[in-house]
Amino acid sequence: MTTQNNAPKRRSVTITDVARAAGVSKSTVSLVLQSSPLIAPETAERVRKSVAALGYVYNRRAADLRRESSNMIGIVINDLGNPFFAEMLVGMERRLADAGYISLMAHTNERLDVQDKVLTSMHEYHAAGVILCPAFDTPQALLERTRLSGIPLVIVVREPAAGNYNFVGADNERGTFDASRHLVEQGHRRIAFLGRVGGGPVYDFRRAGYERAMREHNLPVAPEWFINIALTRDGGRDGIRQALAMIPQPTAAVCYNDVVAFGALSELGEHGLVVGRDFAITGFDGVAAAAHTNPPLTTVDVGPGSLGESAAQALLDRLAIPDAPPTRRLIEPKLVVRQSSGPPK
Amino acid sequence: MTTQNNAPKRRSVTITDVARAAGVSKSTVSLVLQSSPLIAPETAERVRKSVAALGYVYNRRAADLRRESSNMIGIVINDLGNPFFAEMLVGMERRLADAGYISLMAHTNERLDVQDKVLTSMHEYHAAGVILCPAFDTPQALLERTRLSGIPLVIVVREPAAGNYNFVGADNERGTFDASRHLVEQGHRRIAFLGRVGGGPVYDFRRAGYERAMREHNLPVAPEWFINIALTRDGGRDGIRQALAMIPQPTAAVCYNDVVAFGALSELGEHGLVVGRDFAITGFDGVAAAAHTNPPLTTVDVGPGSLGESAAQALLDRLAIPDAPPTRRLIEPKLVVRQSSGPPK
DNA sequence: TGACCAAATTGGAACGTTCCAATCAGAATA
DNA sequence: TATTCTGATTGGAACGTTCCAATTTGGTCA
Repeated sequence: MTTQNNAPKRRSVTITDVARAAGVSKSTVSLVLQSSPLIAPETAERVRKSVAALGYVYNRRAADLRRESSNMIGIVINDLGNPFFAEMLVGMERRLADAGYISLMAHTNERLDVQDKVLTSMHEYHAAGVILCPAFDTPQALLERTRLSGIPLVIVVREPAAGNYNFVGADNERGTFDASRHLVEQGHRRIAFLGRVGGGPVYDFRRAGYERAMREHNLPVAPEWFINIALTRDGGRDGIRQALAMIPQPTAAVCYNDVVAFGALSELGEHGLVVGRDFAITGFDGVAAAAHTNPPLTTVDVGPGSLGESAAQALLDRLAIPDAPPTRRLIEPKLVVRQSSGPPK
Repeated sequence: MTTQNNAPKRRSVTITDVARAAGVSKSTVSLVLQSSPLIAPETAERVRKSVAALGYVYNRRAADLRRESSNMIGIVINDLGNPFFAEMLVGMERRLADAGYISLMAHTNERLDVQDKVLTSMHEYHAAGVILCPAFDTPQALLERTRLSGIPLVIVVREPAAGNYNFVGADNERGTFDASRHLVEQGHRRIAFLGRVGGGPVYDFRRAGYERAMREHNLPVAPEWFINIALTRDGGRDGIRQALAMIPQPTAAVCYNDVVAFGALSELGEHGLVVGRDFAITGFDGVAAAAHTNPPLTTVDVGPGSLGESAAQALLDRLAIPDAPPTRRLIEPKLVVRQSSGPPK
């Protein structure tokens, strides 16, 4: 009895309706929609008029089903709470959108079961390709499965242990090497390293860079300087508390990433220490916020946005030439020195 | 002559292949896949074995085409560079994923042409619903078009001028009122307001809250205290520079959002001022980073993540009951006092 | 034995496109 | 006039599902 359901069971307007309205066949309409040169201009014009008049909207699902294609790209991100990944995502999306693709985005929050589910889902939707930033401890088998499924896969940031995948990441060893050397050159001798021990290859590389810098300057490294923390702002605070409790105190810390460094800056401030004067800090990633902390953060800039764009580009290249050999691209990071890394007192 | 193309033109495994392998009809397989109770357990088991053996993957495109449905939700975000929106996105994605939906995400970067394109795209893909955070100056006509297209639409954060949409946002007036009153109660008398003049209804509400707080305490407001800036970290720096140049100087600033406040904190630090002692700052949004700045930021917390979840929930509700009347939900923000808002010297 | 029933299974039309092969109209050629 | 050609258009079979209606099977009951 209510008025709201009087609407005629609205089946959506199809290509056939347009065809009828324009007095042509559906094949013709299809060709017009693809702006085929085969169709006479006047006919095309007439069809376009009908399209507008009827409010026709293209049904990409049906089209994609028929031709074996799609223009959706799956993007799987492990930690969007970290601005590094958010900025990277923006870069990816931008590049893909420019190329006419649309992004199916999923966030795993480092959970393997979620990651599994979303990859399946993207597979079910026949995504044209997938960019995956693997969650911690992603089993090789999963990558293998995705790779073998025939859908082009680019892995970013965290390089899988073995196997030949398209990979885009940063030169982590080099990055922390530069940062650590910079601190040493500033005069620091006792430098802590704040990271998540056992955080996979990325951790290993970043730690190795730090170790190499110390070694090359003949500086001893105390085992306690490797402080094991969560890779969050709170982790950074925690790490600083541990560092300040040591005797003798380190005078500087290389942080695993910018987010950790942010926590460190904040904690140091609460201890009444002026960062850059009383204690030195370096970050890693080069997120936008690093330039605007108090004080601004010295960091290893890998260009999160352009790294995302590179990953997207790698996938696009792969789509263009499906059986090209897998590529591996390592971004050269560059150290951006700001005020957080002054010499020791 | 190369070896790589010897692979037999791999048509993907379909429900029919599974049916043949299991010795049943494709209808049966379809029913098994939907775990229909109609099928005898032994049969179902046999079918499932074949599914596994052949490595069949469900083709959701085909399924969605047949039944008039989909489980993709479009999410359109205007500014992912701002952690507020990133955190909100995470909340949305989480809620939607829990409900079995997958997110088609797009980033407009405040560009109307992009927004137009992505909405069309989502329409073409027959997204089950759309959550839209409109770019600045989004024309009413666009919203109307989307709404009339029959696909459920929830608008977040920026409330459209008129019309009845499902909307989820925050009580902006109340938020800045609380923040401003807090500063006044701390003893501040000259308080600047840093925002983007003409930034639409959100700006108007936040400014109004500030003005009401001042009025209720019988404090005069100098027109120059409304400082017009970009809504970025750099904008925040810029605003502080302008404030510090004024005579007499304001002793505090209410910032339009957290990102602006971050820039402000940084700039004040570079001027050698200790925030919370020499100058007071409040933010708006309650992003995670606000708790870890130096010093930690007093801010109006709207809970970006849970706001995203609310928006997703509103859409899910709408999907459940398509012709429910449009709802409007205003989150009550709460002021989180930290160290950035101490009394004047 | 025949009729009836419930449970399990199945054939085939539909969903809205694309694209191949076929047709058609009219001009140009023989 | 009959033939060929070219450019424009079209019919209809696919794509891989779902789901309705119909069929089969085997048991129960009168």
